[in-house]
Amino acid sequence: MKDSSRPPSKFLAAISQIQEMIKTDRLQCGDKIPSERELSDRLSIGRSSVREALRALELLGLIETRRGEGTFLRDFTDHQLVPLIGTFIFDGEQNKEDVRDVKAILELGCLAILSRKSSFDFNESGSSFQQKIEAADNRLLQNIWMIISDYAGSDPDNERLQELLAAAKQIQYSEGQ
Amino acid sequence: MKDSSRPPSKFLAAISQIQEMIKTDRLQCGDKIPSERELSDRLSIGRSSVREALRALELLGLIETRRGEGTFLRDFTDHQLVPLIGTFIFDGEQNKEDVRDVKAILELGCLAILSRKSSFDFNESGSSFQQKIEAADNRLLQNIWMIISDYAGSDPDNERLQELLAAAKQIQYSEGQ
DNA sequence: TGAATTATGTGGTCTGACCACTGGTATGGC
DNA sequence: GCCATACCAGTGGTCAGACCACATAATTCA
Repeated sequence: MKDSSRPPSKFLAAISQIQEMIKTDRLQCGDKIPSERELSDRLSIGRSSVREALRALELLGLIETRRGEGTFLRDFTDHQLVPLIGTFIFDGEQNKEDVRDVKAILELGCLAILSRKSSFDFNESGSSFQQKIEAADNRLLQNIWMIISDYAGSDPDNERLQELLAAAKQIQYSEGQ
Repeated sequence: MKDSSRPPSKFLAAISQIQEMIKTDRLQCGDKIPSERELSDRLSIGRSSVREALRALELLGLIETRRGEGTFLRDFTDHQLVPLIGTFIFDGEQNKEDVRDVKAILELGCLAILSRKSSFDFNESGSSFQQKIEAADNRLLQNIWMIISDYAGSDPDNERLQELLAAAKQIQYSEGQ
């Protein structure tokens, strides 16, 4: 008879409690979070487990640690996890193709959003997609696009985007079926 | 005079060395990686640091640990990091809007890809987007979409998608500028 | 006053010690 | 020979304590 409800690992518990604490205390980006030793006390969890949690969050780019100073909340914009996940996931075979497609998809979506926003003049807003993405004013989109871009390499003439745009215009789709 | 070339933290060193080891030994998904104590020995790094690295990788869903058995490489398909990043990033205010938009963007892109693939009949391939995404045959797209979907909630009539699709058809864009 | 020193707090790391769990091995009865 | 039991070694999970390296604030002293 195995007790299926084994308590979650302290490591995971620490993570969620830290999140909780951040919410409760309304901590903002740049704010300092309690020291490892204090967290260890307040959560009644060994410092090692607290550290495991913090290191994981750090790798995700959610926090930043500065020796001698403390641990701080961080803006997600600095996407830490990319090079890591990249080597594990993106690398290899024809995944590059997938990455390029997804990048084009995001860019197509970006254009669509801008087009929806009002009569947006594509030829005025600067040529770089970086600027277009920012103009779309969607942080999540921006983050994902930046991450993907790091791995997609360049697509000089936005060939793939043009291709997708053309394809999109052909779509006959109504959810009414 | 600060020594700018301070050695990277053992924690990060451990991660990259573990990655290295995985490549060198050509380990596949499901394979067992050396025990924490053995890693500690082979890398000449304390077990605590090794654990910090492993826990971080675990949180990313790259490895899986089973007490009493060992640590195993894992398929990325199980997207672990979602609930985590979610509460940190997605949550809150009007971000929900952003999430919904990105979801629609991915779906629009999915349709475009299917449309490009050949004359794809949208009304035949099953009604769920899950199936459409799979048909698009792009793992990365699939992963991101699943992640996003967890947070986007449902959009019964694909209202937003329709909206974006309409907007996309209005786009006048040529990279020639 | 102002520079040097000290004290304190923080993250970074290692070690050793347990515990809980798994899987194989040995033991012993049948 | 077979099977159930007990045992043991290996592994992850956790903790506590001890240092070190570093940054900052407080203190001291010229």
